[in-house]
Amino acid sequence: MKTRDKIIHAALELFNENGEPNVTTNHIAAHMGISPGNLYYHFRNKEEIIHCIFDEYAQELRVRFQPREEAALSSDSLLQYLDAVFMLMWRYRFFYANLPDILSRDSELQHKYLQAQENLHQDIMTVMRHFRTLGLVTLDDEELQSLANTLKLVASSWICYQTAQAPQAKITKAVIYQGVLQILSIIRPLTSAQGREVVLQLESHYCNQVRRDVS
Amino acid sequence: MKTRDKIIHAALELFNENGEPNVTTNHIAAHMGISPGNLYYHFRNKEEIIHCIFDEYAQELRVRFQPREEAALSSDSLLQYLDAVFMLMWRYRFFYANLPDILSRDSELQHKYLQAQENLHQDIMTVMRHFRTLGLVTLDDEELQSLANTLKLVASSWICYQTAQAPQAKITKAVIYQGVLQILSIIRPLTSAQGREVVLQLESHYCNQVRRDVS
Amino acid sequence: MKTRDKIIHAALELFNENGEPNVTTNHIAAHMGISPGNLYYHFRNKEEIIHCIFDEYAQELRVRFQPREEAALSSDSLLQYLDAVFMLMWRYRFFYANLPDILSRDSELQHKYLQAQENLHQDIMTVMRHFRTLGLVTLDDEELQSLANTLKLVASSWICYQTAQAPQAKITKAVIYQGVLQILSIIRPLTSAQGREVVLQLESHYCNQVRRDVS
Amino acid sequence: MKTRDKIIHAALELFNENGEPNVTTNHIAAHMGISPGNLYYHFRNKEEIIHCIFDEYAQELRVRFQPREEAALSSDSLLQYLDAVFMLMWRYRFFYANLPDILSRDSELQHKYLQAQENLHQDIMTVMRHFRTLGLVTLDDEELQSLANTLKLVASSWICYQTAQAPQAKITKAVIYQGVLQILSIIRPLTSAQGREVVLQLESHYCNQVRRDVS
DNA sequence: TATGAATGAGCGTTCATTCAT
DNA sequence: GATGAATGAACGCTCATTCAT
Repeated sequence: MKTRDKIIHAALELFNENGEPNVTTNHIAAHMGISPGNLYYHFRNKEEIIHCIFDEYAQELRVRFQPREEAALSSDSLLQYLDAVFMLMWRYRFFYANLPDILSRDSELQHKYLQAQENLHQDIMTVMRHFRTLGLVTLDDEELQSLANTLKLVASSWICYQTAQAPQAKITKAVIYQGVLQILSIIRPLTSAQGREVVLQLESHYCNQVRRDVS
Repeated sequence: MKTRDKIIHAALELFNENGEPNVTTNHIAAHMGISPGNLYYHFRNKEEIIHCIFDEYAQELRVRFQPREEAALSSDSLLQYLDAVFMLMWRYRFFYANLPDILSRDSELQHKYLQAQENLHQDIMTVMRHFRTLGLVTLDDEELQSLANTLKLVASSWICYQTAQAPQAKITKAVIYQGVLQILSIIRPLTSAQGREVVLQLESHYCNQVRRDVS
Repeated sequence: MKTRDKIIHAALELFNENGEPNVTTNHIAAHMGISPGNLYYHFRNKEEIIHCIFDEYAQELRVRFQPREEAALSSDSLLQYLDAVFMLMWRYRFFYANLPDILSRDSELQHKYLQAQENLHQDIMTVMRHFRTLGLVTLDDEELQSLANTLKLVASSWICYQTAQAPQAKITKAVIYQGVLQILSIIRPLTSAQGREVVLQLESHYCNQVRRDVS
Repeated sequence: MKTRDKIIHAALELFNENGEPNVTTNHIAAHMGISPGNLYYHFRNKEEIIHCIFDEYAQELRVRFQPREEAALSSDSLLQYLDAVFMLMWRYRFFYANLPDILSRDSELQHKYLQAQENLHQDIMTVMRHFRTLGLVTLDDEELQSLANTLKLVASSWICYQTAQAPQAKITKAVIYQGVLQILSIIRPLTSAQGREVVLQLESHYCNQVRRDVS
């Protein structure tokens, strides 16, 4: 792994652990055992590091969240889907903890973020229309929009919200799985009998995951 | 108004406007036309100011969100209820934009926050059980818990989420009302015919508010 | 003397001694035995310190170089005149050693500098027209302009030029007096018999000064 | 052209354009498309580059300013003379803008500079004595010394002085020619009738040059 | 109560220079 | 000859906080 990538990952690690405002470029360099000058050899400034982290995040989001025909069909692949998204959010959780501040400092990043959000929204809508076609949910277009917004908001706020509840506690996978369960609990009342089946399967899976993780 | 209170309100104003990390104690003092020394005469440190702001917030939350028997009955008082809560969040919106960071610095505040959250949860549960008794919603206990959690999360994340979407734009009342509408859209699928009536009334009210505010 | 003024004078001293680019704000603070924070309490930044030094310089220049009717008549007051100007340049000599660089960084200062130069030019012209009226020099208007430009250039370049010749040697008063003699040697060929008398008197005075200062 | 020479010329170009203190060794390397390591393979340090630039300058000065018997006779060759000197100064103008600073850092360079100045002085004296012999000027030895000093000072300060007047404006050839005119205006009052003829010819030539260059 | 000068650790960043390859 | 990653001291500057008055 190249130094540049190591910096990105060290920064991500420290940002997640201590919050971006509390991590200085000198901290990152010291943590890695390199000089501050070397860090600035690879990045123009701290902002650029954050930028690059975001790019990695957005790239992964694109890849992981690519809606596929088959994805919607089996509850198995749906499961991988949810897993992937929440894990992604967990790996870049520092970002969610300071989003307004980080974005207000960097209008280019703001633009990229909005783009990513827009893509995400489209993908969620695609997946959900697919569900409707399959008869898993029964919603009109407006309700679908509302649901997509709620899901986006809940998903992207989950980690920040949980962190606020217990900042000292490390965010564990169990917390992530509870987030998925929260999402499922929002969807459940909107499903058809057939859809409910799928949701219940997923819920039982994640309940087990939480139980395993806690113990 | 005493200097101490003036400091609290000046700080709140500046925090909301520029974000807590971007407001120094000297800014606050300069904005008020007092000396930094005087500010520190009234408060041991910046943290204590935030602490006091939180106390005011929690106090107001307690008062405004006191569930009353009659409140649940008329959609009119329910409306005042929702209004009050969202306005409260708007007046203390800086808090929501940096919650994890602020809490991680101050464990006493963290404790108070959890207390307040717990109270809020109980109150929401009380109100919703009342709704159920009145036949407005049809949910079992577990669904009620889930819903309460979702509502709490959506409500408390709304402003932060919207700020991230458009940091340059000031948060207007219209944005707040859209938050209420989002909440209502989550509740709507869970209502009985009778409950739906109430929700629709509220929705039309807030739609009008948004329209009025935008123009 | 207030700290603010002490900073200005400490900065001036260090700038003159070591050159402005080689003097950091921390050097100034350390030299004075104050903290860097205190320095920045009194000045927004290094540029502002330079700005203030220039203001003091320009102010003194205005006062000292105010052409007065009687000034031109006696070689005695002319002498004080020349003394004052060169001493002024000596006290702010750091400025002359880096003028292009300093001005290119600060367009407001650039503007003030041009203003000061313009005033100086007018004053020199006034004095010299006076000389002409008194029959001390015999020059047409165009020659007068040329002479004024030459004198301004020689005077304002003198210290910088001498510093280049011997950077290690401190600029002494003798060097200053030699500058005055250089100026006089430019004027001498342009004088009438009467004017030559005055120049010779001045030259002999400054020759003595140089001799006294060297020994 | 060897890399070593390319570095010298790239550095000269950048120094002239942006001022020596604002040009880093990395800038120079990047501008040339070579690595910083390569630059330091050819030069021990930044100082050495400046040193070499000075050597080229001094070398050219020696060549161009070699006083020749015939040079003094025709105003044509005198013209080439003046042109050459001012152009030389223009090509190495960065040097004049920071002379005291540059020399104070490097005592060896200081020594070379003084040597060059001494040579220049001798050459100017030779030329001017020649003029006297030809009856173009009427000056005693002491006046000749004074004049030589004035001319040296005016010539070597011209570009720095003009840069200070307008740092944003690039120094054009017109500015250079105005410098020559300033020099001529100093000499003019000291000429014989015959000498004045020559000066007037030169002045009209340079006036035309300035006019051509400005338009 | 209030002032405002003063503190000092630490921030993000720069840049002449080195060195293994 | 050449690369380019790496160094580290130092820069200009910030800000929560203190304290004599």
